[in-house]
Amino acid sequence: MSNTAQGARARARIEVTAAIKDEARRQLAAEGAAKLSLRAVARALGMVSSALYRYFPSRDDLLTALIIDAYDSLGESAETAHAAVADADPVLRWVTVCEAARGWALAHPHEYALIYGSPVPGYSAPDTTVPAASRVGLLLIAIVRDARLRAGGTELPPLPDDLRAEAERMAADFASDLPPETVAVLIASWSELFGLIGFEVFGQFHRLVEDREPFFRHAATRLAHGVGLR
Amino acid sequence: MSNTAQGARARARIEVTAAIKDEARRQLAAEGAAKLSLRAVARALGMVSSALYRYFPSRDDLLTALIIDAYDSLGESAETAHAAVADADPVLRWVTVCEAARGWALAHPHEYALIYGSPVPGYSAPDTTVPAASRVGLLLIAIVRDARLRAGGTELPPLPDDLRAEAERMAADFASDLPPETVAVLIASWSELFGLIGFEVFGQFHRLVEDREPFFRHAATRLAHGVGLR
DNA sequence: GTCTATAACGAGATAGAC
DNA sequence: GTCTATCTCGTTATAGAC
Repeated sequence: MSNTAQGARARARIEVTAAIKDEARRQLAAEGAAKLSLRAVARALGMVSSALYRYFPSRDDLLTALIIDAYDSLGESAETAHAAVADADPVLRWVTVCEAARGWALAHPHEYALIYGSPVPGYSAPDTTVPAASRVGLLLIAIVRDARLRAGGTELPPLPDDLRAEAERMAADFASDLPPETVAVLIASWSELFGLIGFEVFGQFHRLVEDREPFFRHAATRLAHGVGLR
Repeated sequence: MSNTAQGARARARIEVTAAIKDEARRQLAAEGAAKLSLRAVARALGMVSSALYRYFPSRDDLLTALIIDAYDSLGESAETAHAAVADADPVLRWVTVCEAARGWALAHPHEYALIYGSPVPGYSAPDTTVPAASRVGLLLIAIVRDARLRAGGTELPPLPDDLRAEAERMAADFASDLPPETVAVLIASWSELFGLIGFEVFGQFHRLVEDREPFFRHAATRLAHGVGLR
């Protein structure tokens, strides 16, 4: 086998894999993740369903690939936006990442629903999704760490007794150079950020919040202050 | 027709309606809202699908009934929990409502997914869901209003210019006796609360936060402080 | 080795005739 | 209201093309 022949095969495989995922994403938008069907994807591509198994060993593996792609797409949006303001003050960096996440979610509501919405019945995400899923969180951690190194930031109030041990464990696991007070608030703020985004994407702000961009920026800024950024 | 006969018929109708909703909730848990099917519900109840249309004119109407029930169940949990601490300090009242919402969501994850998770493809909730959906939010507003009347609480920092008009509109619409600064933060905190709850219910805290009750209480307390409660 | 197609399984949904 | 014929689905075994 020559290198070019192998290259052609590999390229074809990548193309077909991408076409399958594109069509699957189309169906995700139309019917939801629960109704994603290998057969329908194959039909739309003019393939036979059994041929898909060369690319994805099962329907769940296709779902997993879509989930990882979505997390990576979100993560890349956030990282790219952050890179453009990497030298700015930490509050701006934090808010920029939050706004990038919001912008991605509004632009890709169905993929957002796939990763942060209701679990798909009968599907359980494998551990291989963890690195992609962690990207936004790691970015937020890095911003807070940076701000502390540059001696900016404020000290957070002490933790309640019943949270201290757990917060120390979380700090040891994810950011051993940050105080447990900060890590506990960081994780809470991370989930609160996706509360704000989810409510907007899923329509809970309908007729409630109209001018959403300044509303979100204000909330994201408050989250930044909450983790000690100034 | 005698009154007793009419009463019996009305009672039977209520019973069958409840049985349909119970079975539909069972299917919600097993297959998700997207796959909820009137036929399957009818089959499980030993009825014929056409008979269901006497109780719910369409699948969407059954879904709407389940959504309103879920919001009401959550709202009642929160209101009951709050009533037990109605005379306590506002922070405890706020945290109690938050913990009641979390407890309800953990006890009814599929109904939680129905109201705060991914939208059901092809379904749009009618305005009749609004009163039930508002109950928790109205409770949180009432706690903040009460605290301000009793002269407790702190003043919030002024709003950014680009949010002032929208915040004044929101205040006029939902809580004209509260300052716009407070209303904007209240709505954000309400959505952040369901970010915390959703991440736990939907598994995003898996292997990340282990001892979740003190973690949640701490986060809810911080939200209370954020809206000015002390 | 790599891929696609045919055919089939068992399970479940569905539409229409009766 | 019931029954049946015909669809869907995920998945696998197998055979053959490149």
